[in-house]
Amino acid sequence: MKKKTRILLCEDDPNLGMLLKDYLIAKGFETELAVDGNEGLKTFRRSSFDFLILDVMMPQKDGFTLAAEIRQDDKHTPILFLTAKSMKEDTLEGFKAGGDDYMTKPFSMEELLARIQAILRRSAALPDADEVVQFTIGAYAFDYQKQKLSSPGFEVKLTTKENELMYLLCKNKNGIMERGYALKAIWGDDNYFNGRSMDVYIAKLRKHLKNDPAVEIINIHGKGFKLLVP
Amino acid sequence: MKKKTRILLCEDDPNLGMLLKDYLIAKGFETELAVDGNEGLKTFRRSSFDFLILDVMMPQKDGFTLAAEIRQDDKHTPILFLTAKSMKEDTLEGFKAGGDDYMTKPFSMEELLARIQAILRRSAALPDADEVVQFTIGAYAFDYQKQKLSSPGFEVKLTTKENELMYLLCKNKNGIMERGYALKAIWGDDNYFNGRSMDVYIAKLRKHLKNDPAVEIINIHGKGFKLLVP
DNA sequence: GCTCTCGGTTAACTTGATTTAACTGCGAAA
DNA sequence: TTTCGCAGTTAAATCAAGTTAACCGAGAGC
Repeated sequence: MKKKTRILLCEDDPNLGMLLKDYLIAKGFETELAVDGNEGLKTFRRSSFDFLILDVMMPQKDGFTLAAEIRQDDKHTPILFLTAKSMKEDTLEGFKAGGDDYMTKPFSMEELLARIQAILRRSAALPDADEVVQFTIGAYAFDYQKQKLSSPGFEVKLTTKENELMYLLCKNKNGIMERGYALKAIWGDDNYFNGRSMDVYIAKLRKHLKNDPAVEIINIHGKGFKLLVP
Repeated sequence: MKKKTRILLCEDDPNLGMLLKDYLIAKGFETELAVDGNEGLKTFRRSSFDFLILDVMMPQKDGFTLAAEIRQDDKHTPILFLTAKSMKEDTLEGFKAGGDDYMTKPFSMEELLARIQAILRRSAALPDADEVVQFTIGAYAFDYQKQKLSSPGFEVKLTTKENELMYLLCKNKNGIMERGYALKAIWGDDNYFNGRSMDVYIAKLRKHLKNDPAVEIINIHGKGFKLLVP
C-alpha cells in the first residue's frame, strides 16, 4: 500500500482551517492543522511533510517568516501560500521562487486540490535542479544536474527541455516512458502542440545519441518511448 | 540577540497613526511616528531606519515629495506608501520602482504586517555590506565583504553589482538562481532593461571565472542561472 | 570649474531555446 | 487495403539571453 502524502496546513481562521483539513483528509491526504506560525514551525520540526500550505496572514508569525525559517532546514518541500487578494502581484512574485507558489483567497477547494496535485506531480516526477543524478547509458554518461551528456571524446550541453526529457527516459530505461506522463511532468499539460514539441526534442536527443549505435530511442505506438540500452 | 527592525511611520491622522504605531510595536518593531512630511524628513535624518511607511496625503509635504527627498541621500531603504483608494493605478505604478510598494486604504493591520514582512524579506536577500561572507568556488575564493574574487595567481576587485550577483549565484550554487528574484533583490525591479543589465553582468562574471574550466554559469531558459561548481 | 575615469545603463543587434505550423509517412484496426 | 490518428521532420515564428559599444552621471583629481 502506498504511503499517504502528508500535508501541513497552517491557517489561523479555525473555520477555514477545519474545512480545508477535512476536505484534504477526505481526498486522501494525511493532514495536520496548525493555527499559527509558531505552532506551524513546531509541528514541522516534530514530524515530516511532503507539502506545506501556509496562510500568509497569521498572528504571531506570518507565513513568509515561517517559510523562511523552514527553508533554513529544508530546501525542497513545496510550499503553497494562501494570500489575500489585496496583495499586489509583484509583491508576491518574489515568493514563487524555488518551486513555491501562491493562491489568492477566496478560492474553491477544487482549485486548491488541483494546484496541490499539479505541484506534487511535477516535483515528484523531476528531481530538483541541484540534485546530483547521473546515469550511464551505453557509451554515454548523463549528468542531470550539470545538464551534460558525454561519451569518450564528446560532450554536449543539454537545454532544459532536452535535459528533463533525457532524465525521464533514463529513469525508465528499457521500459516505457509514457507520452502523457512526460508531457505533464515537463510541459505541465498534454496537448497537441506540446506533443509536437516533445517529438522535436526526441529527435534532438536521437541526434545526440547517435555515437553509440547500441543506444536508441524507439517509439511504442500510442504509448510512448523506450530508451534501449545494452 | 537580533537587533530590532526600525520603522518610520509618517501619517497625519493621529488616530490611525497611533493605532498603527502601537500595533507595529506590539509586533516587535521599533517604531517612530511623524505627523507630517517635514517632521518625517527631520526624523529620518536624525536617526536611521530599516523601513519607511509614508502616507501619501499629508499637509505641508506629501509622501511622494518626501520620498523623493529621502531618495537623494538614501537609495535603498524600502518605502511603503499608504494611498487613498481613489488614486489611479497607473499613477501609483511609477512609485513602485526601486523596491517601493504601495497599499490602498483601508487595509487591515494584518495585511500591512504581511506586506512589510514580504518587502523586508526581499530586501534581506543580500547580506549587509560589512558582513563577512566567503565562498569557495572550484579554484576560486569569493569574498563578499571585500568584493574580491581570487584564484591562485589571480585577483579581481568586483564592482557592487558584480559582487551582489556573484553572491546570489554562490548562495544557490549548483541550484537555480532565479532571474526575477535576483533582479528584485539587486535592482529592485524586474523589467526589460534591468534584465539586459543583468545579462551584461553575467557576461562579466563568466569572463572572471574562465580560469577554472570546471566552474561555469549556465542559463536555464526562462528560469535563471546556475553556477556549476565541482 | 573642467576633465577624466569608473560603474552602471541603454540600445541595437546576434545568437540560442522553444513553440508553432504545415506537411509526410507509418502502423494498427476495420 | 483503406483510413485515421500518431509520430517524425522541417522551417518559420517567437521569445529569452548574450554581446558589444555608445552613453550618462557622479566622484576624484587637477
